[in-house]
Amino acid sequence: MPYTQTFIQTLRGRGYRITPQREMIIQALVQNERHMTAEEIFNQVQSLTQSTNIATVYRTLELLVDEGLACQNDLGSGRVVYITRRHGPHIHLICRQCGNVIDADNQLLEPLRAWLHEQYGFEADLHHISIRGVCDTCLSLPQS
Amino acid sequence: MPYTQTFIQTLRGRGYRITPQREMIIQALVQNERHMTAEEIFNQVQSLTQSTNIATVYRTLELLVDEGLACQNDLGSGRVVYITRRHGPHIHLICRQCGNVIDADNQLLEPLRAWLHEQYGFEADLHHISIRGVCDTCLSLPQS
DNA sequence: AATCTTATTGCGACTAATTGCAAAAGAGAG
DNA sequence: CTCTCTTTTGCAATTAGTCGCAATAAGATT
Repeated sequence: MPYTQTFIQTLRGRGYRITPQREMIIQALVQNERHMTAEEIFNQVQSLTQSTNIATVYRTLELLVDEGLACQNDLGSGRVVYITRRHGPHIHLICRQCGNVIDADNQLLEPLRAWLHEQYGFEADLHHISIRGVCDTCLSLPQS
Repeated sequence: MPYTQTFIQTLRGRGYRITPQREMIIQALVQNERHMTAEEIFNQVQSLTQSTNIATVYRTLELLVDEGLACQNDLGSGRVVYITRRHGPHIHLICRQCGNVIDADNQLLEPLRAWLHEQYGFEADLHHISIRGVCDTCLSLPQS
């Protein structure tokens, strides 16, 4: 698991302690190449050891997000999903009528990021941004 | 309250029933010129009548968002806030370190909206979009 | 290896938000 | 005005996520 080790070294270098729980949570997130909910990660870790707790999973995920190693995304399913930052950046277009999520290219986000940095000194995290709206299928429907 | 009536007529025209609860919730949202939490709206409505319920407030707000009359925003405070769509569009820049929210101009969002519509047929709701990142104050701090 | 400091965990309680379901009530038809 | 059909509401239970605090254990020092 070379990528897991990179995460762990980064955290250790920033003064965080590496616990078995954190290792297993990071590994679960890294080896699944997709968005995961906190509960999915918890279940996967629990299959390895009983010594785990959903609060710890949430706290570790929060740490990864705060340290810029993971992204957090509310795709409108009622559950927040997480993914590592190594996955290519893209936009999630979430339809507020049918709930479908379209993954869009994000080539237009670069000027936005540059502008936000220039105007406000804000380092925007546009890796996995979510934008709500109405998709073309729902727009072409006769009535809502 | 002319704006409240516009909302009500719009909903009625789309086949929704207008109840006293819905009227009061809409009025609370319209007459406050700011983001409100569901609980604030509930408290305001409850000061007028006992005949109300927090679940109804949430369901009405969800209806307004689905119908494109209101915007929903998670500003990172642990509570979701709502505002009507008549308020001018802008970007919320949310710092993931200090939690501060900066209101930014959104002149760069127009090309993004046009591009999403052209490429994906997606009608993006960019009225009150939230973007997470790190603000200049936190960036200039010696250590996180 | 033993000790120490303090970050981290687990637990249980708590909060914000959602849901299922029976009762209530809006709106159209007669 | 009354009846009927369907939407909406209120209630209670449930879910996702957070928090305070005492116990545990990383990692540094010796």
